[in-house]
Amino acid sequence: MASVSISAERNPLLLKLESVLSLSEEERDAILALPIREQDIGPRQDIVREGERPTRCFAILDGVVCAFKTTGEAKRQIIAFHLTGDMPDLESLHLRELDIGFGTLSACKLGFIEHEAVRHICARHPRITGALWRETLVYASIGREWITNVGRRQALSRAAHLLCEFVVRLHAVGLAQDHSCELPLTQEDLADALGVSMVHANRVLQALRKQELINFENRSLTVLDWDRLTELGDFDPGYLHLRSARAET
Amino acid sequence: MASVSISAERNPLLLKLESVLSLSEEERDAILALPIREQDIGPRQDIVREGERPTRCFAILDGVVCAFKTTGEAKRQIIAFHLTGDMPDLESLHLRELDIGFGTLSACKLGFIEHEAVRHICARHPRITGALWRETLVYASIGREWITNVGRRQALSRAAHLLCEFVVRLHAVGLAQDHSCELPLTQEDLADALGVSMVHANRVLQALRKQELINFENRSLTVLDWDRLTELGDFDPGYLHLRSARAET
DNA sequence: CGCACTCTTGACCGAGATCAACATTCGTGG
DNA sequence: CCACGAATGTTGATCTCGGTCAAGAGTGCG
Repeated sequence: MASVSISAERNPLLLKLESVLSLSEEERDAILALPIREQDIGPRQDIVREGERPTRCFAILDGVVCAFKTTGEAKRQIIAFHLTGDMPDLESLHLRELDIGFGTLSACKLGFIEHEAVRHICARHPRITGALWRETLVYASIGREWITNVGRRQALSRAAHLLCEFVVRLHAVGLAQDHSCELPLTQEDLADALGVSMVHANRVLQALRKQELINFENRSLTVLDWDRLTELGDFDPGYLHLRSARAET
Repeated sequence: MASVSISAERNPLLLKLESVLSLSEEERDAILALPIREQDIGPRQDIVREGERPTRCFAILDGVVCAFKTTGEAKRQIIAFHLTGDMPDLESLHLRELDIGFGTLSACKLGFIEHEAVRHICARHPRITGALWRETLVYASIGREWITNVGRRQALSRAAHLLCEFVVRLHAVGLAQDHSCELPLTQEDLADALGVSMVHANRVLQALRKQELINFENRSLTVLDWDRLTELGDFDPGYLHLRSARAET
């Protein structure tokens, strides 16, 4: 629970911003001076709940987080996954009340930053404002693809699509090599993300394994045939808006 | 196709921004001075296509627009509806390539604004930047609810939810009275928004009519029993982030 | 060692897709 | 103003994807 500013080279915020624009000396310094309260949280814990009104937002310094909603019939829908370097609840900066909840999937290291501090830096550095805004727009874009995935593809294809997204995004932050990565998801998480039942998620995964497209055991995913998986999943990474034009892994 | 700045009282941009914050004299003037190219477009026309790289964005001065994606199997998924006063493709300000297409549903009056002009105003007026950013965040929030709707509710409830959203949003911009409004959607549009087949959309609508929850003929919707419709649709307007705390019409 | 979580399998059922007609409305030009 | 063709809306029959229920098998953790 240390409240220290973290070292420059490993600051995920800095890395994220610099992947979009090249920062001036001042801008870099301003970000490094941000008061970040680090906190380690175990797996499967709530971070903020739907309906709360946070006065700070958080960056994922390490780990995997999910955003979710719960319907009146107590069904959970996972809306988004967030990886190391993401700032998932930036929206709380402008919207009083959170419309989604956030929880950890793996054990995480989070960095909490007061809204006040973010507003302060935005007021002084319009390009940083732009980069953060952009960040929220990318999340929105991913959400739109998610709607399409859930609304218009059937379960097998849908699962393939989601796995492709994972690999590309993890690769982009250096957490996937050779089409394989750690994926701290249970099949129930996957089901809630895909909008299918747990039983069916299980069967779909088996089908993907049987077709020798993937390997997925004890939280470790390996894509065996990237081309066929992307085709099955109707996957085009454009919506991720990654600088690396075509993240072909 | 006049390129004039429109009158103050009826400027939808101004109305939209002032619904979120109170503008200073300067800010007002800056917005009124924005060079807007007005254009009338017929119903069911493309505005911008997925994959394009626009150098301007547009505001809806009048009419209804939808955002959509098309899957590899040529199925259309409608991602969002946008109403008078909205600026649907603000994202193009920060993301090179559009990940969605926009098309009109009704005949529309659009106002095109060069990115350059928006950037200029944002650089000078951080509060306007904030309001525009907020705007995009609200669209993202609506998108998240949409994921939940498509992923976790069954068709009847899903349709009820969508109709509730329409009424509340139209009411918020003064285009719905007494739970009734013009809705320039075909059943096919509805189906593509709900992620169901056209045939099923038709049946679901009939069910809603049979239960005397709504009336929906020749593009005109009347909600007959708001309470039961919201309950069936599991609808809570929080995600719309409207200033009017609980838009109970 | 035992309990809890996760994964797997089978049987059955139901929401919604698909296909194929047909009805209705609307817009357009003659 | 009418007539025609193209969108739209409606209906029924059939099929299938995915849900639900229920039981059991691993697996891991205290």
